[in-house]
Amino acid sequence: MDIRDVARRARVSTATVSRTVNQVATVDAQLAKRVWKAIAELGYYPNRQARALVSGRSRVFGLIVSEITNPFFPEIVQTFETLAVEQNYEILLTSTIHDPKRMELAVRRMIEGRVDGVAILTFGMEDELLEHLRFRNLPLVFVDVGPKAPRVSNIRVDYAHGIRQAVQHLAAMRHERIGFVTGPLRLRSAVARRDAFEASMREIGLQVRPELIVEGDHRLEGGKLALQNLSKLREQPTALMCSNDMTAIGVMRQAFDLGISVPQELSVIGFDDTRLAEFMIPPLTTIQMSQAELATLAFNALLKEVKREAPTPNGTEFVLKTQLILRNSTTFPPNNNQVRTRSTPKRLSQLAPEGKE
Amino acid sequence: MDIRDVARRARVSTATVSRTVNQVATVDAQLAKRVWKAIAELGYYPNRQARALVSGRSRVFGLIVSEITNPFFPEIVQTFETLAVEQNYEILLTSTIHDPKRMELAVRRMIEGRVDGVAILTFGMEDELLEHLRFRNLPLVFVDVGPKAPRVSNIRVDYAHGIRQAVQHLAAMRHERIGFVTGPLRLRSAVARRDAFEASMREIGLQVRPELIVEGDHRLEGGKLALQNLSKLREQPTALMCSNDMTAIGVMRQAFDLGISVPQELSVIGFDDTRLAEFMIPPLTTIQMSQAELATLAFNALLKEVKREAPTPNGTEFVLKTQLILRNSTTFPPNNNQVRTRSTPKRLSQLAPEGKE
DNA sequence: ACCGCCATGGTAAACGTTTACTTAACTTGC
DNA sequence: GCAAGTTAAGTAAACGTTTACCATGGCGGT
Repeated sequence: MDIRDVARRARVSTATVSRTVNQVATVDAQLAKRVWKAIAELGYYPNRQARALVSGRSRVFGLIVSEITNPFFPEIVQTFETLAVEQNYEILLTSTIHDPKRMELAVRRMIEGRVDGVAILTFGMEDELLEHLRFRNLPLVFVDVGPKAPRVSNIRVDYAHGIRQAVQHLAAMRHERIGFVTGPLRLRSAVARRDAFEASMREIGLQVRPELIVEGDHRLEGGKLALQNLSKLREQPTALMCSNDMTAIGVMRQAFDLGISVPQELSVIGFDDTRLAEFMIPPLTTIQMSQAELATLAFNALLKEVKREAPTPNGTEFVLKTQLILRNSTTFPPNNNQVRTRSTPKRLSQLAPEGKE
Repeated sequence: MDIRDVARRARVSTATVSRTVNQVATVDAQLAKRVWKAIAELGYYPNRQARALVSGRSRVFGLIVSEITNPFFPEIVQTFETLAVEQNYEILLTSTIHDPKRMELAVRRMIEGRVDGVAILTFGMEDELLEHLRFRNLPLVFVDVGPKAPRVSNIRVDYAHGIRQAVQHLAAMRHERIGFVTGPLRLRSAVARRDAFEASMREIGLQVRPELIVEGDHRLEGGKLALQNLSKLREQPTALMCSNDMTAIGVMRQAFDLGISVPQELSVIGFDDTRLAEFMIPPLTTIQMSQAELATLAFNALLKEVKREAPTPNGTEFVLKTQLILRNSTTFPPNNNQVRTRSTPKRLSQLAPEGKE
């Protein structure tokens, strides 16, 4: 059942059916009605592939994220999808899990799918592979690291602002031993966040202590491990900032295991303001980076670039602000700011009966 | 740059290029080499739409989930994607957010995209719309509620098992006032879980108290609200089972706000065994339903059905087991099992300096 | 030496649309 | 009343592949 069946039944040409469906040019109201009737009766749905083939636009945007499993991204996907559907676009989603192999595959998939543009939200894991995309002169959106080039937009995240707020917040409470759990440092965004942290510390006149800066992986495990290592230090931090919320959650969990109470003994600050942050115990103070806004920026940049025929020569820059959201995972440092040394781990409180049943 | 350019450059016909690329039939090693060389030199990537159009298979599977924002689903998407890519399939993902409008759109998108099959992981939100898909004789996978029909597979989840384990676990600790926060009751899976709970209670000889069964929404907010309402009761539950992990997290958060300590004053059990469960404070005891297994079951069912020409007459049934995972959010009821009445809310412990900076 | 078969590779039709071009029928201005 | 312009609808080519069918040549069996 294709457009010709519809044409036959409505006693018009396929061109007319096409024009009716696409609401392009004026087609006589009478005819249009006949066409729509035929469409309804036959249950006709246009074939996207055929459309794409002949029109040269697939109406698909690629969306490459680094890890769909990180709650930061589903939110983005959700709003990206909403926007896309409104404009009759589809999404070719790919989650690279920080794996170069998958990144390579992703690029290939995008090209074979002849997407009309791609948003690369991997926060700095891009590499030469992406030259394949550039080479195709596709509209592209990067975050943090895009080159100034025709048809590529770049969303610069203003990490400094939120991070400075956070450091000031901690400093105002007289924290001095402030640690930082970074993301994976091959990600440029992770480096950028750490650098912003160090800069803020110096700016305020606090000493940055290298031993209090440890690398995480933007996952729960990384946060857990980080505090595990940190807790072996003789002089422990009184506050810990994290490169994302997952890390912070991992940290809090490890604190729980070690019997370190948050925030009384250790203040924790996250990054992202994931939906979950508010629901942690205690509710997580974190630096907001709006997922909805990021997705909207990315989508609109793509859409705009697709529509214009003369490519913007030097690309476009957007900036996404960040902002501290105060909740309850921070407070004054313990013991009137005296150094806390390692405490003996508290045992887990629970002692349920053994066995599965 | 298309297949003809490659053919020209390799001095062969397009048919030969096609055959080389698809590794179908035997093509002379010499020629094949020339072809691959030409492909590499030109940077040729086959056009998926053209392929789909002529071959009649799009190599795309639809994946409809109810809410990508619920951590249960990203995990599924991830493994579904991995499997798909391995088989050179793409995914057409859609998150319906429990919205009939979006469901309708989703179905239309699937049809226009001429997907080769679709997995509907909305856990019982299906309605007549899906008849449009059935009508197209597509391979389909449902969970819980699929009809016995040609080309449709059905994944039946054995809720009873895990839920019975949980109830027994609670009963073994002498809990009696056990509550349940359901999912949205228009979802058949939510009803199924509640029913399984009630059945287990009776089976064990515990009284099911209607006032302790409240409807949630499978979201954080629902859990929070549920406990908020429950806490107004004169006689409160000593244990609360939840229809999914998000709900449980919401419950724990509200417990925190009310100064009810988990598990000492209230035992909580979740459902799904989301990655997050282990990282909650306290670590959440929950009923596992393997996301990876579910995704694998769904994908393979689709793939198998696509490959066979004679449709399985009555569809196929799979069953997915559930299982209690013990962690630390449950313990013995307080006060030696005496009824606890409403306690006065504890204040939040945190008192950070006001102001953003 | 000839026939038939197999292996290999080419030719061209087909997939379901969009759209440039053409045609037909009106309208308008003189 | 007619040329020119405008509008609506139809005709057919094109998009980039796959694949059914056909052609060619080499080889083995008799």
